[in-house]
Amino acid sequence: MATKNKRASKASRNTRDREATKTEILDAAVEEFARNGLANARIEAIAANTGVTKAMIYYYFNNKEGLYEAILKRGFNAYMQPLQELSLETLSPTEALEEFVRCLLSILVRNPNWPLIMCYEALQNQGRYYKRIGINNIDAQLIAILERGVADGSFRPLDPRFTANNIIGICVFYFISRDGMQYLFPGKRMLGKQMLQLHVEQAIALILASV
Amino acid sequence: MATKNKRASKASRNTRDREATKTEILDAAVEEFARNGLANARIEAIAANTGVTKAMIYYYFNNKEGLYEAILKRGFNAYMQPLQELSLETLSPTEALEEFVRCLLSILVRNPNWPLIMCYEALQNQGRYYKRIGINNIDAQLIAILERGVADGSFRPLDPRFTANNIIGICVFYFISRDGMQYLFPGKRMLGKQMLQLHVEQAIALILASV
DNA sequence: GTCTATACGAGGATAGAC
DNA sequence: GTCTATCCTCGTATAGAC
Repeated sequence: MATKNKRASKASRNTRDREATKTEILDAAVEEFARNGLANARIEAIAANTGVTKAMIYYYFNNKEGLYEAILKRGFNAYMQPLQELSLETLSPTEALEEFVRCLLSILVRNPNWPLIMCYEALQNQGRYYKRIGINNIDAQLIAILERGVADGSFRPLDPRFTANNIIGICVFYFISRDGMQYLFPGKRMLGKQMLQLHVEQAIALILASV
Repeated sequence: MATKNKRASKASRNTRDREATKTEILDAAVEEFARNGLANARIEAIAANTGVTKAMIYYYFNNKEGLYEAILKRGFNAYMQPLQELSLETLSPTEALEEFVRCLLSILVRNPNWPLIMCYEALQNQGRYYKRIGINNIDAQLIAILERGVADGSFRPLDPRFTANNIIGICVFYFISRDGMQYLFPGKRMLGKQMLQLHVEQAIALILASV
């Protein structure tokens, strides 16, 4: 069965170009790094989930670290761009906060592996690889909204930096704890459309009430 | 220097008993498992941080998994007991919530490695070892408080299970993201008394406002 | 009980044929 | 560019002396 998939994948891949092969590797790598983190991810496992051999992965990405940096870079560019394209200055702090959180959550819902990779990155690598890419901007955006809201009195006198971190934690923690939460929702798929929709609603309601 | 510490530790250990040696190993193991998780923790690193040899660790705990289960068990018993000893039934939902969260946070502040171990456990092992111990009770306690508050109208019509998870996420996420947050607080020690005190205040204020 | 030395497997990385 | 075979390092676990 695994062999069959491998062959099928390989056959179709041969008709495609170099970039398609790299994309195929990156997609499988995201899964593997999300499950195991940089230190424990297995190149062989990634190869097994594509039609590509282990040697090919080294050919394209040099080493495990190179592959890891490639998925971080692609993830950051593709996934986080929507946040930076928001124009929040014209909105009230409350509206801006809702808009920002809604956008962040919709990114996470479409890329549920991203929080796991970010979490592993924080724990195993202390955000080493992260900083080379510049994820910091995201906190800065949220902090700015909170500062504006405190200044004009629409939010309570909260600390913007701690609160920004808490808000991101709320959005992200559902994905990290999904396996542990499973026993609270027997028979439900935690990454199914219904549960994700509930998480988004509940998180936004909690965040807007909290400020 | 490392050798000196090792010798000093060893010398003093020899005067103590078997249980003291096991405790010394467990303390070092907590550090190592918090940094690296079960899969990536190194028995040799644990040995290096005690006066105990690698072989001794195997002698006392059989294998890496045995050592891991021992720290989970000890951590759960010693650290989580205060939560179960709370008598919250006589308090109003709001008071009970504050009491519960304050107790949880004071446990985390005294054991800042615990959230990291819990997080690794969720990511790497999908909470496999967890469940053998019975950590589930903690969520159940919090969910009960939230249900009571919704029923008597002191809380908004929130979903108790999602909200319980979000609340725990707020308490825990600070510890997970501490290295990433460092750049927001240059010169501060994220696990210092001052910063931890701020986290506790900010988290409680946010949680109480949010329900 | 405690140490040293080592067997053994896993996995990252490369050499070299095609 | 792609594959197979292999090298080498590292880390778990144990054997066996004391």
